[in-house]
Amino acid sequence: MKSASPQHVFRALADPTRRAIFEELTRQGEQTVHALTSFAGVSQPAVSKHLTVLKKARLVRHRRAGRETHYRAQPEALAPMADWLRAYSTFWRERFDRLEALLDGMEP
Amino acid sequence: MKSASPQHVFRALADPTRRAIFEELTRQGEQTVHALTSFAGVSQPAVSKHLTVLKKARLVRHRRAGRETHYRAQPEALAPMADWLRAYSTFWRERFDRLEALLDGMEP
DNA sequence: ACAACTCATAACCAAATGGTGATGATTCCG
DNA sequence: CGGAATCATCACCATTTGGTTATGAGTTGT
Repeated sequence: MKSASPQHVFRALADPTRRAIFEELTRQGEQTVHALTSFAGVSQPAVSKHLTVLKKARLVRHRRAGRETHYRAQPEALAPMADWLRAYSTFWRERFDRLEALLDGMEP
Repeated sequence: MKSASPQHVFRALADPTRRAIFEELTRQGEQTVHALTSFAGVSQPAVSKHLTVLKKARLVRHRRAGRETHYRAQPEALAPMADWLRAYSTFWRERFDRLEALLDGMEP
C-alpha cells in the first residue's frame, strides 16, 4: 500500500468540497459519480475533477461497472498526514510517547 | 485555548513553504521574521504573508520585542486536524482504540 | 540626529485553482 | 435500433494564491 506524497494529501484535503466528498465516501461507503454529484452541490465535471485530485493523493479508488464509476475512500492514504502530525505536534506526540512507554514494558 | 476552524488549519498547511516555516518553528523554537526569511528562501514580505495565514489558523503566535517580531509555533492548534483525522481514518482509529483499551485496562 | 535595521503593508503580476457548459465515448433499456 | 444515462475531458472564465518590488512606520546603535 504505497502512499502518495504528503504534499498531495495536504493539498487534496485543503479544499472543503473535496474534504466533504472524502467524508461522504468514508461514512456512506462506495458511491457513483452521479450520487456524489447530487451530494456535493456542484456540477458533475467539478466532481470528476475533485475525484481526480483525490485519486492522485491515493485517497480514493475507483471501480468501473458498466456506465457507472464507483468511488470508495482509502483512509490508509491519510498515513502521510498522520505521520506528519505525530512528528510535529508535541501535543499529539505526548499521547504516543505514553503508548510507546507502555508497550516497551514500563521502564522507570 | 480556542481553536481556529479546521478549514483555516487545512488551508494553512497545504502550502509547502508555510509547512516548512511551521516545522522550523516547531523544531528550533522561537524565531524572528529575519531568521525565518533566510531560512525560507523567499522574500521577507512573502514570509510575513505566510505568517499572517498561519496566525489566522492560530498555528503561530507572535511577540514584539523592539523592532523584531518573534514567532513561535502553537502545536495545539493542530487539534482540529488531529480530530478530523481520528474521525475519518479507520486505520488511525484502530491504533487509538488500542491505546484507549490499554489505558483503560490498566486503570484499576 | 541620523543611518541602518526590522517588519508589515501596498501595489502589482503570473500561475494555479475551482467552477462552468459543451462534447463525446460508453453503456443500458424499451 | 435508438434514446437516455453516466462520466471524463475539453475549452473557457473569474478568483485566489504565492510571489515580487517599493514604501513607510517604528527601533536601535553610533
